[in-house]
Amino acid sequence: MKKVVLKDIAQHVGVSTALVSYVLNGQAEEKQVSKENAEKIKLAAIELNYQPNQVAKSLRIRKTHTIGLVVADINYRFSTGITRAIEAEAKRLNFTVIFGSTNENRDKFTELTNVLVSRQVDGLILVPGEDSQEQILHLQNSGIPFVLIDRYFPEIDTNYVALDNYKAAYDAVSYLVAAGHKRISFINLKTDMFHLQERDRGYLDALKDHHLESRPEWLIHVKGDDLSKEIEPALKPLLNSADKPDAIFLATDRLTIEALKQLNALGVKVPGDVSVLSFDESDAFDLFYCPVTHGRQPLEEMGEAAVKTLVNLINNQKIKKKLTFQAGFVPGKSCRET
Amino acid sequence: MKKVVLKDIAQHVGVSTALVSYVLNGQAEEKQVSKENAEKIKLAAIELNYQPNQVAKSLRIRKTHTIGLVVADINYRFSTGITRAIEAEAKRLNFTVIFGSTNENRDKFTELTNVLVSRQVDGLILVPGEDSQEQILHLQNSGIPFVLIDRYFPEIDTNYVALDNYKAAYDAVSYLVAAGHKRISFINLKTDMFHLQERDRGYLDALKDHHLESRPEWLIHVKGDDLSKEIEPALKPLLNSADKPDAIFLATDRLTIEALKQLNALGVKVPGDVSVLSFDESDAFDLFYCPVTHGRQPLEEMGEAAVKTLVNLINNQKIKKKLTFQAGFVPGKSCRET
DNA sequence: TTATTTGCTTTAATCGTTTAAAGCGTTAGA
DNA sequence: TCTAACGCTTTAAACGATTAAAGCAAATAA
Repeated sequence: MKKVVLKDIAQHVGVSTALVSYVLNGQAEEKQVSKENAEKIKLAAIELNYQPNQVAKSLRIRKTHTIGLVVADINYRFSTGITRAIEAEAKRLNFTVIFGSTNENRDKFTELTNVLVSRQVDGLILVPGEDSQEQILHLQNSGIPFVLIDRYFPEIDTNYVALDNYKAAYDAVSYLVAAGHKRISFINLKTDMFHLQERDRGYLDALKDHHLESRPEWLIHVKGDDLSKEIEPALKPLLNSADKPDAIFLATDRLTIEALKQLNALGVKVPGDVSVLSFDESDAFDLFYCPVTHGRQPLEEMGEAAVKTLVNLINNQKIKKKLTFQAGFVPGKSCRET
Repeated sequence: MKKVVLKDIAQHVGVSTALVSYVLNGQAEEKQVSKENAEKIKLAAIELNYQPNQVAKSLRIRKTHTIGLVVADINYRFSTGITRAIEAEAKRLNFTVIFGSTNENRDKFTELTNVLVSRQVDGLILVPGEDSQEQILHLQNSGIPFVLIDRYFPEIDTNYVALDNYKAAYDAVSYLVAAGHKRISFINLKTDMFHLQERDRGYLDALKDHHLESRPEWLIHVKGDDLSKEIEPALKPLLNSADKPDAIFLATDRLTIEALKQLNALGVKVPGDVSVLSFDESDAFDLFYCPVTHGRQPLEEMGEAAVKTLVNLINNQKIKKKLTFQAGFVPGKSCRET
């Protein structure tokens, strides 16, 4: 009933705790423990079902073998995907993950990172939200290893793993252009965050390079606090105008889902009346009457890279890595074909 | 750069660590610390940005304020939903959650629970898989508080939080009957797990009570290892038979999604050719050409109840709770109306 | 014989907290 | 004057592991 500790094994066998520790940590050879004792100790550990107290161990060796993960919102597909990938890679490297979600709230971000630090995580993987630069600088100052993922601040010199958002948006628009579209709208979130601004930039540059008209009313920004309410007022005027766009490009999976619902409600046919292209993917796209063409972030690779980078940092302190990944492309049937 | 510890504050102020500990733990009054010192200590803690080492604290007080959560598969909608709910309630009660996914694998279940125990979690919330009775008994024996969620073993006397699966299935079938359906098929997973067998039982009892025909070939069990491959051979013969069912009831959200894809591929119209009713919900249902009628598990309430029960157990040791929740019902358009 | 090495084991400090128990100067009561 | 109480503070032993360093026989070398 009571927990078995090192001392119990030592007493059971009749040796000191040091010997037990050596044997159970695989240092039997190195520390020249007699075969006889080593054997007895191993047997006793099994017999008593000894589970080492990691808390005590962590305190002593000053390593918890734990990674703190802070995501922006566990509801995002990105978050679950990246969490899975990070968990998997962490397990491979023998790390445990503690995670939390900030719901895009700056104070929660600060609080969560502080909690994780006080729990002595060996390092952090962070999806920082708007206005979290200060806390990032503070972490940097404190010397704890961390890597940003998905989002970063170009003005702060940190390790990060991110997508080439500019190119992904640029390529997506180019795809629509190649399919013959001339009036392309882009719906994005209204935000200061660099990674989403890069999508704007990619969209605009692609239009320019292809010598297409770029109208301010075609580049739409919604706040995103309550998408299901915000998408209608954004979409309706767009579709009611005389020369309405012939393609809509959406910056996130959630934007796309809400837009599709709205298009359904308005009786607009995809891709007959308008082509739809999504930046991110969603499980729901498959059940839409025409599978939605979309970009895909290499979540597995990004998660793996983040963990590997972090573990290197933890062991090393030295390296500096800024990794950029390219988005994939999943053709569906939601875009008019040439 | 180096971490600030209690001793640093003590030295900075010129008192012993005991005083610092008392003050920072809000025992200043109780331990009659002079106001002057209390003030100085608080200030120093802020000035030096002291973050207590939870690992050391945990070791000393023998409490980590951490809950271990083991889910069956983080890909399930149930898992993400319940994880969110548990996280939220845990945070409210000042607990941290460490979680892991077993991918329905018994050995991983054993390993994960052992890892969590050795990390000294104060208690466990578990979604046990098939054949995990032995480990459950073992945990029970070891005295660590735990509560099962979603699934449980009627033959083992444990705390649990679960859905009334029998009634939910019974009611769903009754709904179809009320809509005039006479040939109702049920597709479930092939499993020994009690909660899914209860759904079978609910289906069969409802048919009997409504004096409807119950054919063995209408109660289908698929293994579920690779649904996208298994659903076609299950569905095709069903739909090709002369007197095919007029309604299909599916036991999980993933079964429903695969079935819908398959129905699309076969050109079967919902609800024109066949009604579709899902036990669980999915975000994807909204994008299907007709929103899918489905049951809904009260994940928030269940998660909250699980955490509350567990925390009571942790503080108390005594209570025994078997909580059963009723499923909700979300009408869509995928069932023929009367 | 004495010194050194070998082979194995124990001792005890340490990680950063918490917390009984003891310490100690001052004041109050007998 | 002596004792007791009060108000405040420090001491030091835990929690359960790790790990230098020291200890100690027996074997070997000088």
